[in-house]
Amino acid sequence: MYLCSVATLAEEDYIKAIYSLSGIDGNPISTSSISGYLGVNPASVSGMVKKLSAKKLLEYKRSHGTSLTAKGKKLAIGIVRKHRLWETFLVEKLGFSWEEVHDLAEQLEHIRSEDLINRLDGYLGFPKTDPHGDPIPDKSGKIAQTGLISLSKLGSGENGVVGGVGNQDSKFLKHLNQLKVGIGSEVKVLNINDFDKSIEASIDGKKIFLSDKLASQILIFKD
Amino acid sequence: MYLCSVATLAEEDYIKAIYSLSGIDGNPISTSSISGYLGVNPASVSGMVKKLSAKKLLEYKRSHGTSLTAKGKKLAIGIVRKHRLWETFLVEKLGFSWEEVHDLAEQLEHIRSEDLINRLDGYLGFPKTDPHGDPIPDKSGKIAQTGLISLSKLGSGENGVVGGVGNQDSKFLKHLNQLKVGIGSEVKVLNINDFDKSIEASIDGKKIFLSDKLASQILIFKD
DNA sequence: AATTATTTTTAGGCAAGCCTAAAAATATAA
DNA sequence: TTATATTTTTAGGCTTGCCTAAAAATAATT
Repeated sequence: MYLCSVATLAEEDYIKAIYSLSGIDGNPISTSSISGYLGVNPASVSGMVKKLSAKKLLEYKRSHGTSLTAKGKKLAIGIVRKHRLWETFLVEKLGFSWEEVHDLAEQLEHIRSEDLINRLDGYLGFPKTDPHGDPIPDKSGKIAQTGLISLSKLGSGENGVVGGVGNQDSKFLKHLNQLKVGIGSEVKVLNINDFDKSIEASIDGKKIFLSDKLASQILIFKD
Repeated sequence: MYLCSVATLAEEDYIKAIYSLSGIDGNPISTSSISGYLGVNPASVSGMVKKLSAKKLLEYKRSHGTSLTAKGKKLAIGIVRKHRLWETFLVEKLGFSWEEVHDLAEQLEHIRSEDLINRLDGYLGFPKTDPHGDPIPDKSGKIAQTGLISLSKLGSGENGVVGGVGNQDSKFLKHLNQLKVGIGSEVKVLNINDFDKSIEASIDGKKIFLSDKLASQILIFKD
């Protein structure tokens, strides 16, 4: 209905899912993993992959998997850009907290207008990262490296500053809020438990315990 | 997928269309007029009306027409509120001009979140009207009267200030831009042509001619 | 009242996206 | 290699929302 419909809503969700699952290097993705990620039936994925393949947004080889074409990747990056800019808007301008914005941005990312998103980018001051520390692709699709590493990669005695999270789950983010861990928090690893890799750390001077699972999703700039 | 889906996108478009066509008093609307307004086949309207009627969003009596229930009207006003707040945002914050925003707002109005729209309202300073001079319903659904009347209702020698437009068509709005007619312009009717009701007027001191059709869509505060 | 015109509904189809169930292909294990 | 398990595809259905064509109802004319 609006402008040229490059891709339907459902198509965009598939493209984004494949992009997320592929990682930076663009590994081929299995039908079942897409199915699991999107919570749809594998049969539905088969059909959609065929359709998107015909549109040249991805390539599919049986028993090898699906990977995005340059065109598909460009579309995916555009969606990620929109998502992260909207998240930034919601937090910076409308005062939402970081655990509230993901689902809203999921809706807003489908708004079709290059012009709108570029203006929003400018309005926000061309931010480099979103509220979760994820990099925001620029207008041309370039993504700056953040230099973030997982807190669980730090050794005992090492320290850094929290710069992002590896997960958008609102339960996880609320938990971080409770622990008073946020972007900018100073972390020092005091001790690593050999048995379960759980970490004893000081966050902004306060001592806390973190499971390995939790620590792995906290991203930091190493000092 | 998100919150309870009170109405689908298509349903919302129907509700909004019926609301627009009904006017303030909520006149019953014929199937064919909805069909014409939305550019869909009358048969499609029949089906949708039946569906919305089952949802208690509207009432339908054959050969009498369709009118919104209180529930339907509330939904419609909510959509109008969202549309006008987004238009205001696009113009005030992102620097769009008034003829560019209608189609974008048509997309944004379907974003589902009460919280978001109330925060946006606050962020914009609880505006009373949108960039076209249309009143923005408040959180509770109340719509302030603007006191605007059509320029074509003015008599010769009378004057006022432009406060809005009765039409969102971008060709119409661009034409007004060319004539340097905008909200706040001071108008004085100099002469009304008896034959075709066209108007000779001065806008901010400059003399221009307006067809009746054009003048009828320019809304003013009468001095 | 009867004819004509208009409006509205019914009937039957189509495309998108999802589903389940069953078949086929591939991978793993014995 | 054969048997078992997993993954993937095909086949057939469902819902939403649109379409066209034809039938039916209502309104307007003569």
